[in-house]
Amino acid sequence: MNHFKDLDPLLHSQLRLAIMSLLMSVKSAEFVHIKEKTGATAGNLSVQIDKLSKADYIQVTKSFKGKKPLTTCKITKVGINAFEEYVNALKQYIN
Amino acid sequence: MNHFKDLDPLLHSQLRLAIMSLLMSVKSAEFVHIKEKTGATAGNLSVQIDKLSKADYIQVTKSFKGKKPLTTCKITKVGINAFEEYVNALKQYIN
DNA sequence: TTAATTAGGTTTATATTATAAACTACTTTA
DNA sequence: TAAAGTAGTTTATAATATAAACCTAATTAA
Repeated sequence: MNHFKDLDPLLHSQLRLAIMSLLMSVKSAEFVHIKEKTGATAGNLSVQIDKLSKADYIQVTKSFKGKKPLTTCKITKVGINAFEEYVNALKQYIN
Repeated sequence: MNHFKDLDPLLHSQLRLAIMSLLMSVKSAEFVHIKEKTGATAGNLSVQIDKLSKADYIQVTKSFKGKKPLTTCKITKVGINAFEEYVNALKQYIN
């Protein structure tokens, strides 16, 4: 068996992986929804969303729902590729 | 309402996962062999082996090969179970 | 009308973790 | 016998994850 391929450190984090996994299966998701699905605290989620956004793995849109702020996330093509590559690399470890 | 199962933090680390993955497929492995297969530095490997050992995921035997020290690692039943549970949980994220 | 509470976040401080550098102890080679 | 190599361990630091504290605006209660 070959040397183990590196795992993208941005994706090899439980919360960020959960966010990405969620976003892989929907068109887009709101901050509060992601928070509920992942069980993360708002602070932690905010930081991790920011990291994914800065890597261009997700696109973040800030608007308002009525009078409340609304943060919406959507996975990008770059993010989809990164996720798929990560899953691929990971299979080397778990199969 | 946590849809994502927690990932064992001891296994959710690239190097420790590689070590465990390797040990899942062999009866036992020597320190130097693991070092080569994983590409890790000796220092890092030493630390991570120690962590896995303290959790009873692997059993570490120190002896000598001729006059050189020889560290041999072997996965335990506890380690096998943890690995399998980890892989199972992970599938929730990547499928 | 003011005070407290809630919603939806962000910022910052701290705890945890991973990693490399430095070190130990011994052996082999020139 | 000095230098280099082997097989690791210990320790210092960089990186990361996380929670606590904070912010702004809107509601609700007194």
